[in-house]
Amino acid sequence: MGKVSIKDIAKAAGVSHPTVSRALRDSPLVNMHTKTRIKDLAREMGYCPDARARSLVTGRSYTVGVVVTTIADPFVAEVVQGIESTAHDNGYTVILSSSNSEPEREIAAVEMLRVKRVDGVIVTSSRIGALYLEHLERIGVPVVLINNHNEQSGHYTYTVTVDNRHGSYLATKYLIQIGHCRIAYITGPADHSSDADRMAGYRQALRKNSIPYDPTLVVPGDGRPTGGTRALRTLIEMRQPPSAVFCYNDMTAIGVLRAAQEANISIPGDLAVVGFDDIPFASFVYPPLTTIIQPKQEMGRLAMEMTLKLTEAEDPAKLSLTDIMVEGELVVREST
Amino acid sequence: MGKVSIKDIAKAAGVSHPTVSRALRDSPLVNMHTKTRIKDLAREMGYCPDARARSLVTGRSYTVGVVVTTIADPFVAEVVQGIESTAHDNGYTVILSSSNSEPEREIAAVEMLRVKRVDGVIVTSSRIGALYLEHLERIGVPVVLINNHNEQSGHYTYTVTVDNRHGSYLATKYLIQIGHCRIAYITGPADHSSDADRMAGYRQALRKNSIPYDPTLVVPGDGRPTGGTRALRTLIEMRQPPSAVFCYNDMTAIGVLRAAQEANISIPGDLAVVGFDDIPFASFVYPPLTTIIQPKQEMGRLAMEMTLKLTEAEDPAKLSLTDIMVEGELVVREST
DNA sequence: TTGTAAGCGTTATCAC
DNA sequence: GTGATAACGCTTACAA
Repeated sequence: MGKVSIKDIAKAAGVSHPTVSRALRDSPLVNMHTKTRIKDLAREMGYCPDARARSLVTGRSYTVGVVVTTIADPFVAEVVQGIESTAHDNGYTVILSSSNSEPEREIAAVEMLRVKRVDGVIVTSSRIGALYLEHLERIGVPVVLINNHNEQSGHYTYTVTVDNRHGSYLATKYLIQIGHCRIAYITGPADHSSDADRMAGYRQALRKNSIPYDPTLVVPGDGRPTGGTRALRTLIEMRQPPSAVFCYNDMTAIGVLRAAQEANISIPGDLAVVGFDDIPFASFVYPPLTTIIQPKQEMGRLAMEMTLKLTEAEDPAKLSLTDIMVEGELVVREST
Repeated sequence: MGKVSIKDIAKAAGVSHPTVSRALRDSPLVNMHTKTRIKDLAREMGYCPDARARSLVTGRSYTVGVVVTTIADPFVAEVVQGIESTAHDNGYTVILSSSNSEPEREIAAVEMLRVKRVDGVIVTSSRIGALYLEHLERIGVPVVLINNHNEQSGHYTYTVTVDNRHGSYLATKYLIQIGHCRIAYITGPADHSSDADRMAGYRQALRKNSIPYDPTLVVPGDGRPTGGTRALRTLIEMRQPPSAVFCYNDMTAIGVLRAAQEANISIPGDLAVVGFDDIPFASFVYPPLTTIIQPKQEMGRLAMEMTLKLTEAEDPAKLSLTDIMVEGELVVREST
């Protein structure tokens, strides 16, 4: 078992345990010959260093905490993959913690990460606002938020977000370019600032192309297929239905696709549909969905790199980091 | 910051630090009055226990390692959610580690978990066989494998798997019951034992219903949509095409759906389609897919509970645990 | 009920 | 180059 410590090796090698410690970590201050002897011995004896003990004295755990709403959300999963892979490449380890969007659970998660002495925390897609941010600051290590608008980024907390406004600007502009002028927008959950931003991009594209904004073309969704289905039913009953619809996200668009199929509306013939996010299944639905790609893995990577810089810097203030905003990208498939 | 230790509290309270330790952990051996005083003090001073130090002396880290191929696989993500949530409920923490199906990376992951002194390891959907199992045993803590056939479960390693044979038996039997007798099977990756098992269940259902097994109705897929698409193209060119197709998994079935749409084959009118897994999107494709539900979260839960039992038992051998096999469940949607 | 001393497995700081 | 010794923050005997 992993019950052999540097002291055991020291005894076996006839040296002191600090020498073993040095040898194992390739310190130049140790005789080449004894160094290899110690290393061989360590291997033979099945030595495995104890990160807890090391961390206790060095003060660094090489561990970051990742707080998610639920890892079962494919969007979150991809972000986490980007985080984990970057962490791994840099010798860090990831502690995963889900909040299920419950405030108490999120607070408990952060508290637990504090207890485990993580070197940094990354929070994705949380909606738990002020009360929570306060708790976050208390943790005393860098915090990076992904797709989470925190108004005032503090000393230590930074954000990585997708440019929602620009993304939906691209989407809407594209619809206009291919000839649409009655373009609907199906909203997301009302309390998400991302919805406001996506709406803003939509309106901006209309404005720039001199298409008057028609509020009746904006109908509420909920970010899920059911919301999209309901919304499309509303839209097709209008006296003058839209020829295209831009959806808050892909899940909404999937609901639209389904409602269209039921109503015998041909896509993209009768109606063009654009989503947002590029979830993994966007290309597998029928017809494959035109959408705005959020660079999910890259966002994870950027957040992790930022965390690394913050934890490894002597003085994080000197780093003069700024929040990161990444651009989405339009991918045209067959729904338009 | 988290720089206050029990010694600091001890000083402030005028007691010794073991007393603080006892008080904070609700030991009955400490005066009620001083206990509350100490607790208040701890809160005021912003005390946060250090799990590393605690773990070092108790020998338990209350941490489990979870090794996955990639968390971006929705199947894996759901399993991990089951694991994480059960871990959380029992005061455990999850370290996530991806292997990308690369053996060296998987071995490195396990080594890292050893260094971090996890109390147990759960591995999902790995295919990395013998070489790897050997490494796993070396870790010296319980290992539970999910959907991973290890032939000889060792002292410490157990498995949680879905009953592949029975699941596809259910699927095929159902197709027979609704009147099909020419039923194709599109296989998964050839080297997966799950494919052999699913194939076996398919053949068993045919046999029990006196339908002769026709090898020409078994066509190779690859577990992904492209494989399903290719396979269906082969099937429809047969002089006597099948009226139903059972697919190795949902991803394959999605490919079939797409090929059918292209070929103007109506589903389920001309062709009934059944998948396996019940990935989140199975209900969002068109038509919503009839499939076999793998209880993914439950499998994660069971694996975690098993890990807990194993780590917390005095003598794991006395537990007389056995590998767990869970039953899948048929869910009939609109593709049949 | 509380304090003293020891120890968990490391690394860091000194001497030698 | 190497070895004592202390320290990290905690728990657990054992004493008082």
